[in-house]
Amino acid sequence: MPEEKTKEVVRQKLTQYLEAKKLRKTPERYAILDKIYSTNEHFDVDSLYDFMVNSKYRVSKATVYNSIDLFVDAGLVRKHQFGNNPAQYEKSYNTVNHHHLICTRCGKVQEVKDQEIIDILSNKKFGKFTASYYSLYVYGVCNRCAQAEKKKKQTVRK
Amino acid sequence: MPEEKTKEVVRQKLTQYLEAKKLRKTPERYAILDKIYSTNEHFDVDSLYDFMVNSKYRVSKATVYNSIDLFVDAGLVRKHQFGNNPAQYEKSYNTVNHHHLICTRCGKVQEVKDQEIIDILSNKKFGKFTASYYSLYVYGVCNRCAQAEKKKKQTVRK
DNA sequence: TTTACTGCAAATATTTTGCAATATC
DNA sequence: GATATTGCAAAATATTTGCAGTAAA
Repeated sequence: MPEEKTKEVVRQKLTQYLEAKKLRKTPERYAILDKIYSTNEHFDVDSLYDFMVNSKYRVSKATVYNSIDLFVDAGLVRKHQFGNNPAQYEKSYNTVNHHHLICTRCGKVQEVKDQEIIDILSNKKFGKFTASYYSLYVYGVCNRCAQAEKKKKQTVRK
Repeated sequence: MPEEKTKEVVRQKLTQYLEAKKLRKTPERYAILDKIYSTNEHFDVDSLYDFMVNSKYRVSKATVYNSIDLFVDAGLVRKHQFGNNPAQYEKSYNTVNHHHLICTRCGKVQEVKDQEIIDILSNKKFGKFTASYYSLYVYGVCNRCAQAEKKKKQTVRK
């Protein structure tokens, strides 16, 4: 789906959500959602705020926090806390299901897709708990850090 | 494995880790590790700190933070950030592998065990990334909250 | 017209850091 | 004796809150 089409759909989804919850359709909320759907990366509140300001759209940080919470509740954005603050977010509508590899040395987060895991998880039932989505974090050491460590050990050996 | 035996083993593991990294074997580190392995619950830094103080073992909060980081790196403790601060921790040695169901309404965290998921994940390879452990968070609505919501809707209908 | 929402600033909460004193190696 | 670690306090970071003004319904 092209980006513009996706944005249109999520705008509609936001409208539905706001009406269902009897909340107001403020321009800030639509502007922030639009910015979120203009990127494919993970982001935190601060960088989203900067992005808004640089795009000549002034909002307060409080409103960014408030809106993001709303989007998470509406299922349009996912929140992640990969062990280090600040919280990271990503758009979730029409986004390929994926998992996260988190390097415990350098903190780098890498996305991976694994159909087998996705299939298993999406068919899983957990008793009376109604699952809406999954976050799988795989912690370990990325290739770059593993190489660096190896090199270091060799140096020590000398 | 009885609790005392487990504590003994993790003490040894900590010793190995500290020696390998050429760090010091301070009484604080062993005392904190011991307290962590005296509970089966998730905990945060504050409650662990209180637990230490109430047990007449005075440590500073900075030392608690410092030590926990060490334990996480040593693989003796797992860190979780379930969407709300503060970070939650749990002991990891000799602990049954499990996943977390997190209610997005009330924030309650429930543990579940699913052998199929465990098997799949522990055999999975992610390219050159060396995985050490997994965190699977299932977000959704717990039974209690689902019931409460149902009831509310019925009331509104009247 | 009502009141939810915004922006701003202050408050709170969490974690990190600097530094002098102490204890491990 | 050298220096990693501790405790304490202050600083940095992240998020929430109170309130007056604004704007959506």
